Amino acid sequence: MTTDTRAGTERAGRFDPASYEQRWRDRWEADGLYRADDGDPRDKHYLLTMYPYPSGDLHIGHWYAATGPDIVARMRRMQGLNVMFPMGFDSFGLPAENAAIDRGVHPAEWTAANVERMRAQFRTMGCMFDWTREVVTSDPEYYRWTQWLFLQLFNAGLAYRAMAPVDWCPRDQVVLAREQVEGADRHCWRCGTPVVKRDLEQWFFRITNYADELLRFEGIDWPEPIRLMQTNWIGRSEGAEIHFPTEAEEVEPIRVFTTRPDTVFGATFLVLAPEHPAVSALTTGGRRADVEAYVASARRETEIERMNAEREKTGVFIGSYAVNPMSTERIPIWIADYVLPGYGTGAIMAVPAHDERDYEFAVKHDRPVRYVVLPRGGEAPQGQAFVAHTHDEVLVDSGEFSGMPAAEAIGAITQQLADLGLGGPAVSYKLRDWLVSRQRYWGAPIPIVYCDQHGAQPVPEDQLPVRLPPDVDFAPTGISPLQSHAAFLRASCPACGAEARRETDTMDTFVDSAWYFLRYCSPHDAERPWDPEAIRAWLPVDLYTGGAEHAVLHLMYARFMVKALRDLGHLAFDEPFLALRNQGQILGADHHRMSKSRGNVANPDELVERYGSDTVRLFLMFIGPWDQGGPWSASGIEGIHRFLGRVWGVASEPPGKGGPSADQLLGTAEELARALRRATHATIAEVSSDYGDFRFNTAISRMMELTNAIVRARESGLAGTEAYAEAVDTLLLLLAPAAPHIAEELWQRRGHPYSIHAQPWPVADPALAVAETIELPVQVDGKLRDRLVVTRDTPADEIEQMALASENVQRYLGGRSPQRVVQIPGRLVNVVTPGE
RNA sequence: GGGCGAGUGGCGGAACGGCAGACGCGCCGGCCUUAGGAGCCGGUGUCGCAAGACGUGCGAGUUCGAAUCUCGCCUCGCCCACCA
Repeated sequence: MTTDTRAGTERAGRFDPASYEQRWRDRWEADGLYRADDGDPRDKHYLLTMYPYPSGDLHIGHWYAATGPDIVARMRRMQGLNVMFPMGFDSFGLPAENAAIDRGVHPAEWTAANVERMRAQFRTMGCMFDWTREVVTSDPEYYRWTQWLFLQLFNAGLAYRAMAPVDWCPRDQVVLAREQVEGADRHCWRCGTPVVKRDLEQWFFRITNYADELLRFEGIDWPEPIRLMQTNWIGRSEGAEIHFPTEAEEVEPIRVFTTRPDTVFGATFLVLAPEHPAVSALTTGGRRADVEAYVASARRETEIERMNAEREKTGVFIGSYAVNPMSTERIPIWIADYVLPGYGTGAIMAVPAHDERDYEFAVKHDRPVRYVVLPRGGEAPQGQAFVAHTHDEVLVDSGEFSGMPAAEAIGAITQQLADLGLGGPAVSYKLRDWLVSRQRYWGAPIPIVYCDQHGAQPVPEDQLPVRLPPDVDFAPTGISPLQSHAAFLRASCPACGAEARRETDTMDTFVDSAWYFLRYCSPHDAERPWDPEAIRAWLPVDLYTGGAEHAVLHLMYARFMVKALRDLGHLAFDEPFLALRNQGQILGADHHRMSKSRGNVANPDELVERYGSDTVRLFLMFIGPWDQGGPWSASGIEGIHRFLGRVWGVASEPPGKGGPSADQLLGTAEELARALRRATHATIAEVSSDYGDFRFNTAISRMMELTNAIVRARESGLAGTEAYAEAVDTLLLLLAPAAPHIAEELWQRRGHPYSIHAQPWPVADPALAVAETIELPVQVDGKLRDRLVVTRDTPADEIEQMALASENVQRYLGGRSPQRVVQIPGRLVNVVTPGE
């Protein structure tokens, strides 16, 4: 049965989002509705979502990522918090420079145009971003402070310059941080080209100083997978350092790092990385030619070849011997490229019996395999290494330690080494210092000048920013375009005033993003990077959202930056982001990551034009769990549009008369009203907790159910009652964070004061939310056989009687009496039949 | 090779150890329409006329009761990967 809505529709106006969405956005903006004030007495809530790179157009993924936190921000605001929800642009970076090379547009121009376009597109989403706080990292007023930050780290010894073998992308002609090299084939994160090694003098940030603190996540609510990724990336290993004296007097003992000091009696040779500094001194005359050839070939190899574990293990004996400090055995020294120069001490003791790599090498090069740890009462395995996994191994052939459980021997041997002055406990990390130099133009210039007399000198703070000159040649040559800019290059030494040369590398854009959340607090402060008062008022960020792909990049760098700035006295907190939530990734329709080159980038503009932004927002939040993402498809968006149309109908049409309905035959108007109120208050509770938990899909389902209940109530003649008005108004309030425009429009049409977004969030009355009668499923042996409708307070024994009296239950019982009856109060009854 | 996560209708997905498939899409039928690619109403896991039986990747287990917990497989996704 449908009411005749035609007349009402004419009077109330058609559901036409285009007629009001832009109007409301303009008004919110003009009123500064979402501006976050520092002095607001309400509790602050800093909600942040990762700012985008201004690549050109906002795509569906940006909408997906931003809508979730916007919903939460809006709800928190209605719940009475002073919410700051800022947005900006991560606008330095390589694509701008490539555009300059490909199309002859200046990076600054290209970037500014993209920022402008994306800012406008962002506005059509109707998010509550406080645009008065916008930051653009390529703006000199921003990168001035990025440079200032570099100087603070430099002055504290946390930024240093070193010659190092670094990852080089031959296509982008730029070095990469270790975190920016991906995959088994060691390719560039940006363009996918396999990287090569180069020895370059580069700037690093000493993030390794913070390795241990970065492993601690106490007090922050972050997803387990992200914490795990960071933990694994930092890669802390506990073990021992062991010193192996050599026969060359002038050479220091070879230090090795091992996690298995209990196997030291099984060490039958040493292996040094080809780059190890002692190699040359330990190479004997007859071996020199072979050794030098091997070192040279290792140097030529790319990371890809070298890191390939499948490859046969190569290496050469260098002619010298060392002494195993525990067994006093004389063992040969080899070099092999499976030992990496950057990890541990760049040297290992090879224990073929207990390490698969050493085993493989020993077999190939005919070294002895000596088992020194075995399962209690077990035998040495044949033809393979024995890598202990249980806690039941004991040492054999290990001198005084023979017979000792391996777990115990680790400590005992380490202790004895320490007592002998030949080693001791040691910790090693996979984490390397953060390489921040980039041989590119479009980034913040590193504020350093080089003087022949005084070396690397920091640019005085009052001379910041070191500005990017606009007139440079962008051809990618592998050296910074700034190199060839004579005027930029020329500087005077801050120490002596002599002519000096300016650093021409720029900073990794991840430096920009490692502190942007601080700048939002006082984005226009021309005197300092931030106003300490504002920082005190807003930081740390209460809730941060973004993609999980930044787990070991941005998210780790930002933590490092905050900890470093804290230690320098600039900040008074330990962690930038108290809580973190990751959205899933929206893939292209072809199930691949969206990219311009694949041509699978979905653009929301057409959908917004056709359905309005509320529908697009809601649809994106409805397709599944927000943290899951998935391939893009617009099929189903009609359902959301119909839903909003129904909301429009129940909220704006005059009461329909309606005829008798099934509902009406079941109860009185009073009972129907009570049922509607119950639905209303249950929905408040569910939607509130769902929003808070980022479960937008189920929240929307609940609102659909409430809407359907309202539609039925109207057909039952309930329109015009208080319960009906409460249901509709509540629905609009719950919908306001997710679909801000239609909620505002209908709120006004119902005669309520502007703005719905300034209304208090509805609170569920638990007494109203519970049903007085419940339907209990009755099972026989766990299978559903009947249902009972009882009042909430029916005693258990009465329920049991009713269940046993059920015809169906009797049938399955077949005259026997039940073995037992399980009752879960308020949930179900299970009758267990006697077994045979 | 290591770590983490996920497998539920035709599809997206719901489901504190307790009625599997909420809510939507799609499809089928109907109403209203000059018309329907608009709107509304009803149906829709599979097999079966039905009563009913069977159903959450596969196989075991725990339990009165398992999509959910445990163990072993299979498949897919992500991260790391010669890290001593």
